[in-house]
Amino acid sequence: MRLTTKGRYAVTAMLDLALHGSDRPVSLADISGRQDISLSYLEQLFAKLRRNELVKSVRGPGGGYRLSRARDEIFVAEIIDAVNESVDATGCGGTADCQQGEVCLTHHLWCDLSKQIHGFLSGISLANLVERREVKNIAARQDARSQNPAPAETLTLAEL
Amino acid sequence: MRLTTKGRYAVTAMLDLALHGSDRPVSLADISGRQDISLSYLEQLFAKLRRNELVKSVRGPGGGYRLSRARDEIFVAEIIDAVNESVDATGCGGTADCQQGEVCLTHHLWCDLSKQIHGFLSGISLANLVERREVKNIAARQDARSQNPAPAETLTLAEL
DNA sequence: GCAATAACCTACTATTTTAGTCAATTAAAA
DNA sequence: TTTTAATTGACTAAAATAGTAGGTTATTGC
Ligand code: FES
Ligand code: FES
Repeated sequence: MRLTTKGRYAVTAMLDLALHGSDRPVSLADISGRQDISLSYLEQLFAKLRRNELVKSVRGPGGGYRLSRARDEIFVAEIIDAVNESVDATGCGGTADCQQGEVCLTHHLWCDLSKQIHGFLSGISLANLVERREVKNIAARQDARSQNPAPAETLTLAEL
Repeated sequence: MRLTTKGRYAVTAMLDLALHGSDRPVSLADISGRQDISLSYLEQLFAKLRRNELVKSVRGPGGGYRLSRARDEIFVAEIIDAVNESVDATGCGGTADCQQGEVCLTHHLWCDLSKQIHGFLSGISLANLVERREVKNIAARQDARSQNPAPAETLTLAEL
């Protein structure tokens, strides 16, 4: 199991899409600006998200990405699965054979843990996140900043 | 958050210690043989486990390691913490400042996930694992094999 | 038709982590 | 005093992370 910035970036970007993509497609440049994620890196992540049919793309001017399903039908676990390998915590990937073809001493523990994590993350949809108060507040802060994109040297206290 | 073979090896080795270390210290060579973990790698892991006061060492012939506490007072979460950095899933480590000093969109989600994982793994002690039927069975298999250590070429079906 | 936009694709890279190996030293028991 | 086994430190190959760079293709508005 691994959860690094790759998975975190993917969920953050998808949440940004859920927040801003209700009417028009959202470009990666927009997401990059709001969430401080490298544009080229986002391209890599969205290639995987598209392959896993979590987003649809629209090319050309005014284009970008939109969610391929409703916000309440996309779950955090799917997003992490799409960019990472999986949220599986076992060493064997479920085949119960990591000790020379036989099940190891701690296999069942990692299975239980995997179920725990997967159960938790597949119970949270983008819609759930969008509804959260903290998420709304943070999104409002990000929107305010991006509408008035001043260089770092001239940032006022009010903008922070 | 990361859970790789490092953390899995550590838990497996500690469980081996809980299973075999009731009367005498257990040498790393024994654990290495039973669990198929490189001896030198175990040495590295046990250096960390000792620094975190999860095990005590006994040098010299007949020496080895023993648990520094009772089996029901050592929890899986502690073991993983000792060798890995932590089971924390956030990018900020709890300081809520991963986006240029401010909290990011998904901070609360990763906090919740961390609590979930930590709650699960800190509720499982070595004593809990030792009592499990599957663990007993697998340990019995491993013991039978190690008492009759034949080279791979001459292994009989009965030994497998 | 043309320029601008933005997805799409491929390849490359620096850094870090993993999963070890190797060699030498120290302490204790037999 | 020899053997056992922990202890320490340095080193390494391979993989993954977190990007960067440069180009190509499709679409839209002018
Ligand atoms: S983790 Fe599944 S057999 Fe070891
Ligand atoms: S993960 Fe805590 S602020 Fe981003």
